[in-house]
Amino acid sequence: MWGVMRSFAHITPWIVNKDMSQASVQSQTRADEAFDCLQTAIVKGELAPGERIGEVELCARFDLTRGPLREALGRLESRGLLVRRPHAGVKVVSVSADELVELYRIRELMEGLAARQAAERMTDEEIADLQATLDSHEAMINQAHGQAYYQEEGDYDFHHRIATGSRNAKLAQMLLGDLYYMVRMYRYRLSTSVGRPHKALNEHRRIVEAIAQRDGELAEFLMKRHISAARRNVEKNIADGLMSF
Amino acid sequence: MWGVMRSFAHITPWIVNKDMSQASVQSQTRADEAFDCLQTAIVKGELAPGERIGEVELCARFDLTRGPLREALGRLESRGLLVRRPHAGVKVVSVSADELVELYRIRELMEGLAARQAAERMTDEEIADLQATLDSHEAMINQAHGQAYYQEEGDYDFHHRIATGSRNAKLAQMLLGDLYYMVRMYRYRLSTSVGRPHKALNEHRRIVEAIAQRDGELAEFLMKRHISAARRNVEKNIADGLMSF
DNA sequence: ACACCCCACATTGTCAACAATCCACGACAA
DNA sequence: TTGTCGTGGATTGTTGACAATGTGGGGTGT
Repeated sequence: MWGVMRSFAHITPWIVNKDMSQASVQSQTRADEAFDCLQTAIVKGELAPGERIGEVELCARFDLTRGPLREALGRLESRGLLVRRPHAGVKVVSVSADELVELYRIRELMEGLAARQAAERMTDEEIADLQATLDSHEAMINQAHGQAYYQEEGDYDFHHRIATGSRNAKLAQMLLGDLYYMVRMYRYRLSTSVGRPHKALNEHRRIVEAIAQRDGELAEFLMKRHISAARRNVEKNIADGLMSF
Repeated sequence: MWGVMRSFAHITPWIVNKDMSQASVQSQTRADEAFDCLQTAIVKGELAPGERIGEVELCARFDLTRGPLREALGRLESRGLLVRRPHAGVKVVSVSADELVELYRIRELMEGLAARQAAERMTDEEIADLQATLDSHEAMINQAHGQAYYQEEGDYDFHHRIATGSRNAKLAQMLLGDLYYMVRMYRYRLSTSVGRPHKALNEHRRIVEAIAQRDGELAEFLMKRHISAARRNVEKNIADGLMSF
């Protein structure tokens, strides 16, 4: 009892569970539901960054009352996805290009640590699962249709497993609860142009190899280089004006 | 307008402002007030970790109603200081010894990055301020009375300035909003025994020297070593059974 | 004596009305 | 025309009552 599983229940909506046929897993409380709805709406860009939104409008949109909604707004503000000013409303946070790059710098360090600890602590079964997952990712990429979307999903699935595999609760919480949503929010904008799927998959494979060999240092190095490459890719996209800020 | 200052207003209660004569700065809203009260209560150990506490009890204690209180609880849960289970109540998070050490591992990386970026981005004025602050810290330490308490305050002041000086919003948010409160919560238990004040002050001085010389790499290295030493100190205290878990 | 089940109670989640605050619009003066 | 001030309206913050759910204690059967 009193486990921390619930803390992670609402930060893993992108994992393909056995039964996701229902419109999202029935959150145990309405505030959780509101939290999930708002978070996904923000991440998917349905709520544009910088846009001011009223509480009643959100209530009508997601069919809830203001009580649970306010609780969800509080959580999202605390998590940095919203900016709130007393008596003035709430607006979606708008991250500048520089701040987005800084996000990748933080990820570089934290995911490097996660990879190192995952190499030391993941079970053999988890590693086998991870390798199998990469196989299915490859199959998805090789299918032409929906390539970009599934590549994204696979990418997040991979990083998610590494984070949880680190057995470092706070690290996983920060990565899965804060950073990934931020990054994801801005990746949705260039989902088609981002693609370097095969290259990324290769890097994933080499990281998993290092983990399978329990070589923490190598896993950390490869992961840091992987994120670093992603960061440079983003910087290039910004320089080319592919992203609007 | 719409700045992020409010986001940081409630995570800097330990900074000695000009006018703190009033019982804490009048938060703009009751939910913020509840958030501050609960956070400081948790950090100071007035609410014991693992203890289950009822909402009504908290309402009576801090003289609020359940609405704002629930919003504050939501924020604290999202920040990892509370564990909440639907219809079952809320209890203060209890961090194991291992998790506390992991916290220091994360700090090591993030504060290292903060120090490097601070060396690149702090203004000359901020650096001069920081040096002056260290002088006053030294004066405090040399006074026998209240040594441990003021050393703690000075330590947090130092790290706070480095974090904000990095000009990395997310990094500062994570350090000031998440990690420091966790660490602080567990340091309150061994406030008298932790002391390695002069050694720590020396390390602070050398870090600031590196920052003043705009040597980011050196600042990062020294900061990582500083946190690493603190971590080893904590590990020793845990091994000696000075901390109760 | 021990384990299991059921129910009343206490506690939490939710709702709708009330009060406090900000902001945009318009009037007025320079 | 432009800048400032004041007010109406809309929006947010807060409150107390109502509904839903988990928990602990008493009872019963083995």
